[in-house]
Amino acid sequence: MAILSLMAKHEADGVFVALADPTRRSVIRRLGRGPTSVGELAAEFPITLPSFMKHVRTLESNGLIRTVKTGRVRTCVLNRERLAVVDDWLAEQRRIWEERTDRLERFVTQEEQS
Amino acid sequence: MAILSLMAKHEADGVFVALADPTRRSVIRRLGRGPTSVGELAAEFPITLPSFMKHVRTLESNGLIRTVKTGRVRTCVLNRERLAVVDDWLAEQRRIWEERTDRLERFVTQEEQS
DNA sequence: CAAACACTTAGCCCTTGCGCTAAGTATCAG
DNA sequence: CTGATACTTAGCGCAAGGGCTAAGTGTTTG
Repeated sequence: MAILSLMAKHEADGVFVALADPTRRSVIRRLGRGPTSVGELAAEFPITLPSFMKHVRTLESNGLIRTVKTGRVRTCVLNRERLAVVDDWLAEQRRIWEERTDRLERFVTQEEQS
Repeated sequence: MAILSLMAKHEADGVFVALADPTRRSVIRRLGRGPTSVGELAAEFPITLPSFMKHVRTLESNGLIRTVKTGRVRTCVLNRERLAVVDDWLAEQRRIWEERTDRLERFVTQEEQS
C-alpha cells in the first residue's frame, strides 16, 4: 500500500505533465467523442505529423489514451479512468481544506469556552 | 463573452502548466492547511530559496495563490477558486462523454426501428 | 509490382524550465 | 548603527520540450 501510493504519486506527475500541453488536452477532448485515427486527429492541428505523434506517445505512455495499429492505420482511444488521477487530487485538496475548517471551528469553540 | 471564454481558455493553460510540477502541487497542498511564509514553505523542499521563489511566482502569476509582503516576510495564501479551472475542464470532459453515449443510444434505437 | 498512403525514425534547432551561486535590498533586533 | 534575517535580483548551465525536415517501413490499391 505504501508502495502503491508512492507509485500512484509518481505516475500522477506524468498525467499532470501530459495535461499541461493544449494540443494534448485538445486530443483528449476530441477522443471523448470516440476513437479516431492518428491521421484524422493530426489533421485538426497546425503541426506536422511527426510532431503530433510525440503528443500521442506522451498521452499513451502516461495512460491517458490507448492505441492500436491495424494495417497501416493507428487508432487512438481515450482511457477515461486515467483522469481519475486529477479527480482524486482535487478531492484530496478539498479534504485538506475541510480539515482546516474543522480545526478552525474547534479553535473558535475553544475560545468561546474560555 | 467570446473574448471572456478565449481568455479563460488561455488562462486555463497556465493553471495546467503550474500544476505540472510536483513542487508546485506540494505547495498548493501545504497552503491548503493555511497561509505560510515563503521561508517556512521553502524549508520543506530540497532546493534553494531563489529556485523556490520561481515556483511561488509561477503559482501567483497563474492565480493559484496570492501573496502579501509585510515587513520582510512574504506570506502565501491559496486561492481555492482558481482550481475551478481544472474542475470545469473535467466536467466538460464528462459532458462530452455523455453526449457521445446519448448519440450511441439514439443510434442503437434507430437500428432497432429499422 | 509500382505507386500512394499512413505512419515512423532519426536527427537537428531553439526556447523554456528548473536548478545553482553570488551579490543586493529592505526590515528588524540589539 | 551593526548585524542578522528574509527575501530578491542577476546571470549562468544544462536538460527537456515542442517544432521541423528528410528519409524509412510496412500496407493497401490499381
